[in-house]
Amino acid sequence: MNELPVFKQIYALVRQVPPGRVVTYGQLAREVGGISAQMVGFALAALPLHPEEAPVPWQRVINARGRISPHGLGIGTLQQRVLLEEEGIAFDAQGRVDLERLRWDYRETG
DNA sequence: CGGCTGACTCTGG
DNA sequence: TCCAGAGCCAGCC
Repeated sequence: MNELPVFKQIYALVRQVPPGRVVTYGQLAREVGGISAQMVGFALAALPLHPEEAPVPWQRVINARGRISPHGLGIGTLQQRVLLEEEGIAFDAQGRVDLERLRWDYRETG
């Protein structure tokens, strides 16, 4: 799985996250290995620039504090929350999700 | 090959 | 909890 470009490896991992579950940037970074959490963020930021890529559930990637990271203009940020809520993910008053409960562990099924 | 651009995380105060 | 600083590196001109 390491012959693919780093960004593609990241996309492949994000696609494995089932609906209603989330993962963090740092988690993905450690899963790929040898890259920083920020690389994951950059990879997702580049997603719209790769329309040929298979659909990636980018909304399931949040930061280490269990919150949605602010994207450039803030529009995508709200959309992300809506998409997650449609999957059944709940946000508390501080806009955080229960990471302990909803974090997807790649060892669960692969 | 050089410069620019970013969806992060951790630590300390 | 919020803020600043440091470390981080792949793509695309």
